[in-house]
Amino acid sequence: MRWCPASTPAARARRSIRRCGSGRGRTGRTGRLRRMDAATRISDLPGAIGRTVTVHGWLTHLRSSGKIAFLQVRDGTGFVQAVLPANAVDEATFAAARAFDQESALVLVGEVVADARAKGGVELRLSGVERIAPGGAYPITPKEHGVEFLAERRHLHLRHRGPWAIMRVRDTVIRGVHDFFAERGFLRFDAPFFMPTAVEGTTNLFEIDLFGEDSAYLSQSGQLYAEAGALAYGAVYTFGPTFRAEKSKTRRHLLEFWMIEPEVAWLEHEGNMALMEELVAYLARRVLDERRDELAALDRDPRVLEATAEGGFPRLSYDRALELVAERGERLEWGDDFGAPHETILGDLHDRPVLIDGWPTETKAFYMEPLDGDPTRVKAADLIAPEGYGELIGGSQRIHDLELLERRIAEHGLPREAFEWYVDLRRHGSVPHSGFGMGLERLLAWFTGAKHLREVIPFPRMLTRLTP
RNA sequence: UCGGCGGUAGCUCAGUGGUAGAGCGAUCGGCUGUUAACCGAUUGGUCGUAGGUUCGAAUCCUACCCGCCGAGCCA
Repeated sequence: MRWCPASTPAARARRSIRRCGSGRGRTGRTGRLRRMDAATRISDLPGAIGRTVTVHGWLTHLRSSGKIAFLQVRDGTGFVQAVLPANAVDEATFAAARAFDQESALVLVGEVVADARAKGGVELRLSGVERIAPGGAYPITPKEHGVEFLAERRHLHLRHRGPWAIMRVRDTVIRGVHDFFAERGFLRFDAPFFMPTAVEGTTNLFEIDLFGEDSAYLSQSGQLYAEAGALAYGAVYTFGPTFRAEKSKTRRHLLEFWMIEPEVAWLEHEGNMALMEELVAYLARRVLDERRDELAALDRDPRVLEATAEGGFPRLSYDRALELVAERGERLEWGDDFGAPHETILGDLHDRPVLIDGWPTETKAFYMEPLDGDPTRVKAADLIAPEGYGELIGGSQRIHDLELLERRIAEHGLPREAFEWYVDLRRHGSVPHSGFGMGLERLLAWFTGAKHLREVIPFPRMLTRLTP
């Protein structure tokens, strides 16, 4: 059931461009629309060689001489070069085409031809071209631009090759996550975004005013709710936005990002680490299978992903990691957490992500299960990416013992009332369970080789940028 | 919050006390296979803001604003 705009002139114009509803007779009344219905996607052109097709797209670049013009065209599915010899159309059409500006919206008709001189090996020999809308002094020219300039025009920059490739990898990773968990019988389980308090007391939260009566906070994790879900449905995962009110200004941080949090009942630490590895390897494989061209467009060497897709992630104990960091001149005390430079050192030891476990209890969150016979350590594991992209995943087995959990909440000085329902889970059929949180943008930045997390989300939210 | 770097034409930058520059873009013209095409011409400025030093400031000084990178925190 789709909403159909009222019959205003603007609505009619919209309807002539976009199909609306299912009434073909109603919407198919203009010649233009019939042509649009028959459009071929640029991504399908290699299979259409020899045929005359219609392409709907936008002009990214134009080169012309007096007798021939080359139109670089994108349609969202790909890029293609359209060739317009002067003698293929009438004089007025050729003159008009030579004057098309960047981002002109075009309907192009031509024969699909294999030609080694064109990028991609296929080009469109035009027999007709019509401009639907002008590009209008488009600001992003095919030259260098600064970070700030492009950020202000993010709504336009998304059209360009780099963001195009990244967003397609992002789509594949998101679909891959859902497929991965669906294939394994996980239930997609949505956690709330408004929270009464912090999941972990440490990080800063965005406060929401509830009509002056009360405060809520934007979620920094769905984990506690996922635990309820795991004990209800066995295996669940959340996939939603996450908010961190941290004044971080680095390439590894956003105020708002997307997190995937699986949680599984009866799953213990070892199995949890295996699940992390399986997920990341699966996603790397999926991107290699579906987005080779996009990786190439990003100049991303696929070998990084190929190693990762094999699985077999190296494992390091916290103690061993401390030694390795010290060997490289970064001495830390036992009980210190690793900072960004240390994570970079550890991540670069191998050609694929590294798992670190055996963490000191005091470095980790209150809900983590202690190691058997060693209360100074917890059953937690972090997955660190190579190339300085930092922590991709943090996870642990959760405390299932009622008394221990109550004690930890008290030790951490947390408000007991807010956690009452969470504690209550331990009163009714409590079993060992584990889970982790994976940062979508961290993973994507690493997969695509992005310089900054802001490149891998459509509209990044940062300390210094809320628009567009 | 702290530390480093930066703000000059639409864009990317050069210019460190003496007439404000280049490349690209845009506009006009030329060119039948271009790949960020090429050739010629034209167009282009509150040098972040305010104050100060100086005969003279984009340049030196002070304050402020904005951004980038990093630290802490974390995904």
